[in-house]
Amino acid sequence: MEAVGNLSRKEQVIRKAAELFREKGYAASSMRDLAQMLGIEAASLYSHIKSKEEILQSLCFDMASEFRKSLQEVEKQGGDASQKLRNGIIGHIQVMAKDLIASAVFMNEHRHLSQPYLRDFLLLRINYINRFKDIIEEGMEKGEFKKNIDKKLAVMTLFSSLNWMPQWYDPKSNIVPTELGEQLADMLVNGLKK
Amino acid sequence: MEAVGNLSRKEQVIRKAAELFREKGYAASSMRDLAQMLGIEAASLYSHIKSKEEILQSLCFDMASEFRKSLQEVEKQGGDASQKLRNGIIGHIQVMAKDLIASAVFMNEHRHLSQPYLRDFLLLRINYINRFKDIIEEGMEKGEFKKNIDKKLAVMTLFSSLNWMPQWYDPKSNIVPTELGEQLADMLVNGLKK
DNA sequence: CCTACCGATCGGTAGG
DNA sequence: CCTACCGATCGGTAGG
Repeated sequence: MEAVGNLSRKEQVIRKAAELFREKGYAASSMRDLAQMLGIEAASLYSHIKSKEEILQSLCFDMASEFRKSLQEVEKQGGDASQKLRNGIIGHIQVMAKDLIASAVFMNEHRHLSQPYLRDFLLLRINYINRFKDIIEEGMEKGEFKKNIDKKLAVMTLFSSLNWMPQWYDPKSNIVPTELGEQLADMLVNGLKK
Repeated sequence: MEAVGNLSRKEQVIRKAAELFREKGYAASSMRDLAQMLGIEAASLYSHIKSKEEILQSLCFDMASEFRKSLQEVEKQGGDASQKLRNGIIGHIQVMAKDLIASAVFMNEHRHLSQPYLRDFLLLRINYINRFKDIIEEGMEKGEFKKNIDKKLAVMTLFSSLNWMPQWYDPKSNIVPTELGEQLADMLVNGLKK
């Protein structure tokens, strides 16, 4: 239980697992693969974690918690709908940018959670999405946003764009996460057209 | 090799497999699961298909071919960049709407293709994406689109929005695929803002 | 399309 | 953290 320089052994295991899960997918990742990446035997993993799924649970729920905190901050700040939406987008992108690997796993592998974790996870997600939906609805009602766009389509388009980011964003590129969030917000709110 | 009323037995196997792969993911889907869905023994599957992966190959490359045909049509029709982008989006959505299940598998499971299929698949995809990128670049150069949005971000946002559609679109809803494509095009080109 | 079966690999445990 | 191992399940084949 000693905390080493940077990461506890358990955290190291989870981090390596995230890399593996992102690369091969959860189901296709074996504990023997993971052990090899860490230079130990597969059986030794179980002195740090209880099961393969426990790792996935950590990754998914830790990310969910970060997203929740970010949105709460945005709601507290207030502003009009465009402003809140923009802040929400930037916050979401910043949370992902802090851990692109875990974000990708969160996005693509959460369905391999077993019950009741899966249900809890989906409840957190629907709550998060609905709070963005509320912002969009507010904007439509107050005349900031168009009313002729289907709300579900608008919010799903938003989240597709956000959540796919970990798949293509290169942190070594010259576009920094905040700037990325701002451009994304600009594109979704104002569109490509001049 | 007899073609029955609607689908050959092989096509039935592939269709059921698509449902299974979408639900559980390719790696977590067993041939025994698939056999059970069809009411036969696992070993019997192999009189219709050569391997589990052959099914994935069919699904992925058949979809890729449909997307290619659609885009070719759009390029032939011409028009300015907004028009072409709009047509491309509507075409892409229509192709997906014709088979939402295969589209979801295409999107999420292609990474489980082995070489050289994976490489070929990725080449097709990058070609397709680049042709959309060309349209966006044309629009920027001719002053139709903003120049201050990163091109890669623009095209990736576009494809995220398009490709996530099979995950949330309900074909029984009162919004029809063409309308969906048009609204999506409107949102991405003109933005949410009034 | 079935029975019978194979070698490989899986997540995980016992006991140190 | 290791050795030794377990029962379950995997994709697939042989032979009919």
